[in-house]
Amino acid sequence: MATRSELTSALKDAGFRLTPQRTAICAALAAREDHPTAQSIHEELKQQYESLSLTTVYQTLDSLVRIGAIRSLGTAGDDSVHYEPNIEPHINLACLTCHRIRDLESEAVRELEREVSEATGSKVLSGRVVYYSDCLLRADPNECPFSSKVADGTANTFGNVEPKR
Amino acid sequence: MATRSELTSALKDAGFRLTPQRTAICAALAAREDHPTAQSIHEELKQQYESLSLTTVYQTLDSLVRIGAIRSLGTAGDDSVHYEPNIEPHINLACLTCHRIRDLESEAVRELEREVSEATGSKVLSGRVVYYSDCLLRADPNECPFSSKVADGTANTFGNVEPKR
DNA sequence: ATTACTGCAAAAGATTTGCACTAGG
DNA sequence: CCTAGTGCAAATCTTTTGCAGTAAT
Repeated sequence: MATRSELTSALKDAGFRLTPQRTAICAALAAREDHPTAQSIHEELKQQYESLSLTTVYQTLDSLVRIGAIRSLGTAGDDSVHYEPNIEPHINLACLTCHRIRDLESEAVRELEREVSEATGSKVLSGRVVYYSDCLLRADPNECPFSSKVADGTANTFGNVEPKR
Repeated sequence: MATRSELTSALKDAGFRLTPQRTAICAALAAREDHPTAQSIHEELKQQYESLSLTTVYQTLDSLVRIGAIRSLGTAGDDSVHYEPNIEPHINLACLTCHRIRDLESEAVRELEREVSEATGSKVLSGRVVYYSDCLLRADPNECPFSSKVADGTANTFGNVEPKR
């Protein structure tokens, strides 16, 4: 998991200026355990930095993705892009109902990145490995897809959460 | 690669009605070698089926994704979702400049899907394995990222294409 | 006959852009 | 200083929705 200073250093090393806004965004990314969207980072930070604009959040996230410091996972059934502060190779499992993403450790992903490096002739900078569920086909849209697969009483993979939409 | 009838059968089996529009969309998906967006399918088909609406294309693609007949890869640096008619496990390499996606064979991806099945307790229905390039950092936005990595005269991975944006 | 499907127009939302102001190096 | 960065408002664009007409089974 990236630390706040790893993220800010990455920006600085890439030639970006270090502003309080960027530092705050990096700190928020490093602190969060989930896979935030631009909106959710903005909502979280504007409590302390009420002048922080959504535009700046978008720009900073984009810069971080472009330098390979974080990854863009695409949407999780909602319409917003989720970002991944954890650039250690792993699998993401997305629930199309509750729009949350869970990390899954995987040795095979490391092998994948080796294959990509070899095929492209350069180090892997960024990518997304996301598997998503078929919950949209289920009768009850409020039902979490991963929990619904567990016929017996086994715990829900994600816990109980409300779908956003 | 899915055939037209595999796609239409999948829809029928899932309880969807077979309409000329859906059949056409399935045919277009099966025929294409690239990773189309809803817009590009619509543009292609409206030449023959001028009444075909973009709404129907979106709906049909969504249905196909939900039944696991095709996959949604997310964006490739543009803002539209690309779809994947080829559900054989493989890696996708996306160029953030020209917005095209290339397939890369990989045995490791099969292993990935086994891991996901095991972790979720069910068969993998859909997912995206996409690596994208760092072309956005390059000086010339018209330069294709994959070609730019080839210092000698080796052929461009994608051929020469214009960025969309 | 039923009920899902289609297409249109409008809406919804996320992300981007233009621009004047501000501040990092 | 000088140029990059910020924030606001407006614009853009993709995707979704409401609804009345149409067609699949």
